[in-house]
Amino acid sequence: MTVSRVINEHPAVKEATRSRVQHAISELGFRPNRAARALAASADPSVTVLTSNTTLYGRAALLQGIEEAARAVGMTVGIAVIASARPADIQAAIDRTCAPTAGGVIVIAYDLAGVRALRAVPAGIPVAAAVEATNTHDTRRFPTVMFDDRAAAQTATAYLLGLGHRTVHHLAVPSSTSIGARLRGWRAALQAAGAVVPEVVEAGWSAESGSRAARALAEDPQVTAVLCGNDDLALGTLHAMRAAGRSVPEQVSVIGFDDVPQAAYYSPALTTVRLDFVGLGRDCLTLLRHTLDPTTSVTLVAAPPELIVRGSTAAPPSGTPRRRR
Amino acid sequence: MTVSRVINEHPAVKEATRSRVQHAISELGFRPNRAARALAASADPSVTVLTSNTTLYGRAALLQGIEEAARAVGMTVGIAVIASARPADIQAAIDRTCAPTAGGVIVIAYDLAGVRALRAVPAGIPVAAAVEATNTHDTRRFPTVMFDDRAAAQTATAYLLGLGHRTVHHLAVPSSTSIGARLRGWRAALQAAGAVVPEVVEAGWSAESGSRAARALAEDPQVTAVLCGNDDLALGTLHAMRAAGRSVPEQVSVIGFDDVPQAAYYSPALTTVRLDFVGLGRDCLTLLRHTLDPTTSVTLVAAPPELIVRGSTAAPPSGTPRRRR
DNA sequence: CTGAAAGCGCTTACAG
DNA sequence: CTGAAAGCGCTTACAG
Repeated sequence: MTVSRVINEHPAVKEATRSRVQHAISELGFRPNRAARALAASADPSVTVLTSNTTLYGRAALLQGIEEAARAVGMTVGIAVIASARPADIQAAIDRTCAPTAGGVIVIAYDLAGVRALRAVPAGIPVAAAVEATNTHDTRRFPTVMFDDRAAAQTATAYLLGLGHRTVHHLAVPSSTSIGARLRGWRAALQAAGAVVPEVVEAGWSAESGSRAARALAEDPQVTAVLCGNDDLALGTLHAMRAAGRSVPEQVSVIGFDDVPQAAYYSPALTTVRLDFVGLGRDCLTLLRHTLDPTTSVTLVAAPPELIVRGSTAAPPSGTPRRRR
Repeated sequence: MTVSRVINEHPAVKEATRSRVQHAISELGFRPNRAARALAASADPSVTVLTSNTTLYGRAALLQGIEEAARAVGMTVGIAVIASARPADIQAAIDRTCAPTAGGVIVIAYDLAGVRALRAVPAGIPVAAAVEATNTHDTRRFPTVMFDDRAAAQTATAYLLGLGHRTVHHLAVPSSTSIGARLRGWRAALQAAGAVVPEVVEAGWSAESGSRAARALAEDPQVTAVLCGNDDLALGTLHAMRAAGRSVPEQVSVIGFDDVPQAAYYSPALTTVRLDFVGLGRDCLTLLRHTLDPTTSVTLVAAPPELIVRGSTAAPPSGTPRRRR
């Protein structure tokens, strides 16, 4: 029908007929059937995002950015959570989302489950991913977006060193690669300053996990500065320090990653590295669209990581402040 | 074909042929085309959730519950955010999600945009919603899930009164109805105790907004207890009290709503009303499935609101502790 | 228990 | 610029 043409805004339609059709459409309350359209065109203007979690700040903000960008170009967004990193769950997630007519897929590959899912996406399915910068393997094979976490961690660590701390301890979130980007930047800054590189403390993603893992650090009088893998770990660290009677920032400095909306209201207000997840999500959709249709232009918008200095950092108790390098 | 039967687990298939077909399927890497299936069956096993926000704790947890429950029964989940409460944005959201073949719709109607979207869902589309308990209008017309916020607020307020506070102030999140359920419970508890009912302080949803709105309360020596509409407002209140030099809980008690995962790590640890949003999300999907197919049973799982007493509440400075009623 | 036929509501070339 | 025809890959009765 001609109806199809006016709905799809085909140019070759006389203005008279177009408005006549538009009229009839609204008169009858006509709504096109998406399934039929997808079948006939053998493509659906949709993205589905595969992730192992939807509530952690980074993932949720990424999803927000993806949805905004998708909505702006008329794409529909689906979401499928990967139950675990076990092969059966990976396969189940793939089966649910990678049907032939399905549009594109975006996978949030910040953990093992995500990385495995990314690698299990069948050939022929358009895909883009948000990955850790250290995941060079997948970066070469798929369109990916990532932050320069290495540089960000290096900057944050150097900032602490510049304040006079002899060294900086690191409370790490789990990494999807053998060595996380943040960990790498932290280590590089320490080595560049000739500081000792303490053993990394491995933690999970939550404040609870951060508090538990930071207990040992709190009891060690040697630690005067802690770089945390995210703001939740930093909140947990603040809690552990308080419980151990060590004041922040007077005795111990703490830095987080993310800059969640609550960070400025913690006690003390958290110094942290701001990560523009919403922008990164938009970028990821842009990349996917470019894969779907190479004629679309790709201009990336995510802001680079930025250290936001607030109240949880200061010179060490008795340290001689060194000049910042 | 018989293939269709084995995929859909039709009982009337001989075991021999079934396994032969299964074999061929995995051999060829066959994946059914969802669009074709939806077209032919004129129904898609999917839900799309309509919400004005995906990152606020309550919404995100609700989404998590919906996704879990949907995944368990093989339904796909889509998400569409409503840009604003303006008619054009409401309509756009509806148009994107309520296509004829579309499965069900779940709308998170905790704010004006959500309520309007709910009411704009075309007849014939199966729908369920998460609403405020005070929204009796929509509760009568659609299958809905809600918390007993009124009772929860009443309990929390009575707890504070029982600690000896002469009255309790209320910092409210925006309500989708003329008078929010939490506000109503708070007022009832005050009246039941013969306490004066202070003017409500209206705030938004964020810690920032809570901090700003709580500034006036912090400067008023009369206020010794504040019931906040959510944990972010409570965090902001903690911040404002600290800035004004009023210690919590010694001089002022603070209670939140939600029990976000971070609440126990705030300083002081936050006393709050735990709301089982994940369970509520599961329940909402259950209701939707029942609408889609009345033969499915509906057993609700969400836990009732529960007051979690931590460190942000205590007796007022010089008040005479009264017995808890 | 298993196959042949029609049709779901669109889009895509192809004629006029 | 606008129709008529075929077909996308399934499911749903209907026969065998």
